[in-house]
Amino acid sequence: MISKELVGASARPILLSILARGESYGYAIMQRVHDLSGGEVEWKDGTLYPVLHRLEDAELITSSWRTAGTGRRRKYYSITLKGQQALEAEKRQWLRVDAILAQLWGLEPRLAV
Amino acid sequence: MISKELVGASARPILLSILARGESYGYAIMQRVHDLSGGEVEWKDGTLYPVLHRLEDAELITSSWRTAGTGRRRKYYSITLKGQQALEAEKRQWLRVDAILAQLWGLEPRLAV
DNA sequence: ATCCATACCTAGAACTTCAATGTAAACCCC
DNA sequence: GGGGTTTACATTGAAGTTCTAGGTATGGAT
Repeated sequence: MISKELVGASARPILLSILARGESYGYAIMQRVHDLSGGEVEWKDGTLYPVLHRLEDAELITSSWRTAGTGRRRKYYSITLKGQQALEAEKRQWLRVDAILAQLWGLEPRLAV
Repeated sequence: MISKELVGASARPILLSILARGESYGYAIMQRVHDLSGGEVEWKDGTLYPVLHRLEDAELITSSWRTAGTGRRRKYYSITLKGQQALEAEKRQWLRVDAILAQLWGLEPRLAV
């Protein structure tokens, strides 16, 4: 179980990072996160979709409805140039905070401070 | 500048970690965070104090008013046993999410998944 | 006296997650 | 062809959170 604060902080960088590797759609993204976390992180769809919509409003991602070979309609999302830049900023912020915790916890730093 | 989501996710573990190393008070904690981040992270006092109050309500920390040698009144906070346990949980959660991002970003994992 | 740093606190606005619920279609078993 | 599960997206209301903006007060330096 991951606290909602941590979910909130990680949702944007995770989503942007997944989409930076190639377009995907909501349901598949949920499964991807589940797999990446070894089954420990479970996003609710009621959480994910609003985040996707906000990212789209902010023009960090774009979407297009398409019908898959299975016959199902899916809304595919892709990252924009602006989104790639936002991802770099998110990454810097995460590493910055991570460096603080690494110091406090005596872990190897990933970022020179 | 750190996003408010990331501030929200990191405030509890950072505060608990600082207090796990010894008691402190609000103003000093703000400076400590500032220093730990190399001046990049700047918590507002209006953000910090409510977090401290919530941690105290949850009995993760305790407080006591004392007057310092300077003559100023300060509210010193200490971590409780319950707070130390909560810190371990926070740490696990952070490392879990960090492991997801590490995979996506091709960084060295700190946690075996 | 005046200003700056120290030191704590709170209220309202804006935003966010989560639980619950809704809609709809494809797949699978019998 | 009936029924249940999975796939797939979406919204609403409750509860909780940060931030902005303000407030109170003291010590030290000029």
